Amino acid sequence: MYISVLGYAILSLLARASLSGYDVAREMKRPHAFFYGQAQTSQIYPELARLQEAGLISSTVIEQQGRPDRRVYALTPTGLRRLRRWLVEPTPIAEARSELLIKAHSLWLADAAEALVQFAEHERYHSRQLDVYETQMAEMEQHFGPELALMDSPRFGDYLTLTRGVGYEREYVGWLRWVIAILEQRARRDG
Amino acid sequence: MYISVLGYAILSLLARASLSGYDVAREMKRPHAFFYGQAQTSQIYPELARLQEAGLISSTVIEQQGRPDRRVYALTPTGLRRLRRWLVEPTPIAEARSELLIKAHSLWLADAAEALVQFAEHERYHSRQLDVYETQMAEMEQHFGPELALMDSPRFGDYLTLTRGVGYEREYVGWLRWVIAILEQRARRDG
DNA sequence: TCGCTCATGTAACATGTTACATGATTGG
DNA sequence: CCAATCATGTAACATGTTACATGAGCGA
Repeated sequence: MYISVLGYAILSLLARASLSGYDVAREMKRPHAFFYGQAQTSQIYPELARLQEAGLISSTVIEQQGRPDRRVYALTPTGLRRLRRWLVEPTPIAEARSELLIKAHSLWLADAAEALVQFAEHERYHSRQLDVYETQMAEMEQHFGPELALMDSPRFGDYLTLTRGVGYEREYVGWLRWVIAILEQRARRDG
Repeated sequence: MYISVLGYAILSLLARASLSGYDVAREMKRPHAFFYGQAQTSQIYPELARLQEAGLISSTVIEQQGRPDRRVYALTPTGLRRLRRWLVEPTPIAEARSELLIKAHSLWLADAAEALVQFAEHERYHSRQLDVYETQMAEMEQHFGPELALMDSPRFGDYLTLTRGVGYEREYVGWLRWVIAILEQRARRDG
């Protein structure tokens, strides 16, 4: 049985902790999980059903009072083996489409002052993301120190991806500010 | 009539030059157009038909000997207006899913030496991309110099996106090498 | 009272990928 | 001789998004 990337993403979360479908969706929305994309529950619930049918995860219903029952999923030994195999398989290289970059590429056609607005908006968003990542990074380094690179716990994964998050956002915010400065210069010129 | 991001991407290419469906696909595959994603002709041809039906582009058939005729599309005045409007509209912020980052997040479960291979592969690919971008950047700066930031030609768009390409790949390659060094260290330890 | 969180799902739609059909020319 | 390039498309499938259904509790 074929497993989609979303399927493996779910398995990788369940390797850290057992979760309900609702939890999986919430985990993927957390800022430090930026690389998961934000899958909707309408995609997650059917995917969980498929993974269970394939025997990679199991579920138990936990009854609750006042709120709906939770169906909590856990990774099976088969699921863990399957995940481990995927981890060392070659990963396809895919360059994603970026709507803002397509616009940047056409900025010679636009009014600088008007175009500037959305770049400023993205700058604000990514500055805040950078801030969040840097804070979490500092906390993690304080707790674990240079051991992080040698750990065999989920912290090691967090360390690798958070470092990427900080680097990515720092570089992106730098570029956004550079574009904004150029657009301001052009706006002044075009008056 | 609603236009998809792919539709606008096509319009933005046709604002620079008239192209056939085949040309559009080829343009989107060129390395300096990394942010367009790589749309397939099976998506491009129907999209071109829709854009023409909406009156945003027009087409003329050019007969050729020895090879199939070309249908060349050009942006109409309506299409240009529509594109210009889109350029200054707010752009949704979307964090894309990254398969390699999901794997990095789970690397505490994997054998370091085995996992290393694909990171090395990605490092090779992105090093080459960086090289291509830097070469093109150097050429562009030699031809146009600091005027680039003030130009009202497609060169301005190229300048903005190429700068992003260089920054992105430089930071990504740096991170990949850092991960590889850590995995090598762990591989030696685990022996 | 209004909207948010918790909780699980279905239906319809939009977008993107893979495979196929057709066929001449060109380069290794 | 084989594969790639040029050139336009269709069909089937996979993936992702938006909207809806249901309903209790909780805080402003």
